[in-house]
Amino acid sequence: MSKRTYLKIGELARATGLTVGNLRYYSDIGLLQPVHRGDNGYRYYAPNASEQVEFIKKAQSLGFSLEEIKQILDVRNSGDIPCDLVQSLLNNKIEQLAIQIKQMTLFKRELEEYRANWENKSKKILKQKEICPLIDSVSLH
Amino acid sequence: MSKRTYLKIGELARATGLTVGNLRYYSDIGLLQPVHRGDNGYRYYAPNASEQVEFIKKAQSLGFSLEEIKQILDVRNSGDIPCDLVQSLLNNKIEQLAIQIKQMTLFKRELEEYRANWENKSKKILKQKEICPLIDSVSLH
DNA sequence: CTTGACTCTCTAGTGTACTAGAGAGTTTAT
DNA sequence: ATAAACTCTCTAGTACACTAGAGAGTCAAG
Repeated sequence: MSKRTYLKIGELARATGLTVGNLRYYSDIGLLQPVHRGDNGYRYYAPNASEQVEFIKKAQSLGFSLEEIKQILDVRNSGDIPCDLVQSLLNNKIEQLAIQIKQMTLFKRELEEYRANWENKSKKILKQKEICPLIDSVSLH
Repeated sequence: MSKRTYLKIGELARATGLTVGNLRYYSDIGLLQPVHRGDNGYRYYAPNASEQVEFIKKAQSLGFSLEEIKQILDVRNSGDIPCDLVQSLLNNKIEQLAIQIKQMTLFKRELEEYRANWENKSKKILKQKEICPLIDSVSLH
């Protein structure tokens, strides 16, 4: 109704790069609810909905499931009423992240070792063999 | 045929904690092939197959898809014949990891800020409000 | 030589995160 | 007033990574 207060689903879609279908899906599962529904059934989103979408995207890219993100957002949206359950939930996420960061660092190091080994070997072998039998097995997208 | 040379699928399953079905799936998609098939059709795995499974598990836990892991393993199994394509594939993975590690670190920091904020607020508010409206919205598994 | 454990293939189902399309009502611009 | 653009719900389909079960053949021990 009021002009620049709420965003319609298509507007939010354009603002965030998500599809309308995707936003409806988030609405359905309760991940990102419109602040209100018109008499026509239209979804109207808060102006800061884009920020929530950004958060969702970020968390998702880091391996969090939509269900987990929903939990975090529920917490965040609840504003300033904290409780023990919520604290432990957040603590878990943070610890989880710490572990993953550590493992990723180790794994990266491992891959770097592979790379170093192959570089050494390639210098010795390159004279004998010219073709790369992997070219077919590797798919570029 | 020869006693301790090859592992049958069930033996590998027990050794790795994966299910037989899971291993068959990996075999089907070409992620982890048995070194040979008996006349009976049985899959026979190399003794070092367990190590490959460990690698797969690790890579998977770090967010690599089976398709990506397959590419890495194809590279590794090709032994010592390196080629440019393979190098760039590996370089991409390593760079990808570096970016993810960085983002995760930032995200962790962000969550830690939330936590700190709530801790401060909770001390001020706890006297007025006792109940936690989130208790229902949070699902423990 | 039979019984039980093991293996095979094949089809179908699960959960997650979507995408696509039908059919219908709503809004907006001209 | 009408057409284009937008919205709605609902059903179904996709990709990934599996899991479950049927029906059949194989192997190892007593």
